[in-house]
Amino acid sequence: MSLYTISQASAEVDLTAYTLRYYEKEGLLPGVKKDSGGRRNYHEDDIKRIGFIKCLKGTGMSLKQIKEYGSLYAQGKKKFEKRNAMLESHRVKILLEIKTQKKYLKMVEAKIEMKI
Amino acid sequence: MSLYTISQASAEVDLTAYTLRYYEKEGLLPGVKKDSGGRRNYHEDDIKRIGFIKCLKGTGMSLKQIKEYGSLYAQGKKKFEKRNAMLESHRVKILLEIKTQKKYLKMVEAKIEMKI
DNA sequence: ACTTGACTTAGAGTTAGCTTTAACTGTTAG
DNA sequence: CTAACAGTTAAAGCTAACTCTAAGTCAAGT
Repeated sequence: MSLYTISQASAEVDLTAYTLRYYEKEGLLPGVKKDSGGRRNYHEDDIKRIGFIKCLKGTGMSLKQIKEYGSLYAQGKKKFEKRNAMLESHRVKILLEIKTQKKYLKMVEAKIEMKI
Repeated sequence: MSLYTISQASAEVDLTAYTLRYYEKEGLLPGVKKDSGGRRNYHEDDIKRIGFIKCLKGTGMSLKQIKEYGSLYAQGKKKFEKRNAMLESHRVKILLEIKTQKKYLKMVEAKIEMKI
């Protein structure tokens, strides 16, 4: 059934165990199951959720907004519109960011070419 | 001769006056001239330097590294190699970042397309 | 039985990068 | 002349996102 301890999950998603607990405490990752001893059991599904959290975070979404997105997600299709609008505007933000990065890349390359 | 007060410079480069003073205090922007009353006079050259600082910062270089780059720059051609090596490795970092952003963009687009 | 080591919690500490405050000075318009 | 305003400094405060500590629990190996 593919379960992960916190340290296995940590290795899998490349985040420290501290960070995984922190995300959970902050409400980004609700519903992580625990064993009889109170230890976290990450399911395949949780690993995927963390992967998407990393994607949103890596593109500059704040943890607060990621949490908001997650909560819309948890409310199912009745919040589909709102949730998708969020993703759509985030998509535009990423596109702009890529554009800016390309501009900056050119500036750095120009400076390298300047040779002085 | 085109001089800027701190508030004009602030408007020009889109950084607050607080931030401009902070950058100077941190050694990122040495040699800003002052008038008889001790007020900053930003020259065209300073504005350009700030533009490049924004480029480096916007591509994830830390203020500490930007300061280091600036100090190599100030030491002229004897530090040319080192300085250019820094830019070159930064260039690679930007390329990687753009690649990652594109990957994340696809993930977000896939989620949007999922329509659930 | 005992030690090791991974886990638990709440909460304190850290870092980067600003951002603001306090107290003050100098310039300008009426 | 004076009020308003834009600037000065040093230093404290803030926020996001971790990162670590302390004190304790629990399961597995020797």
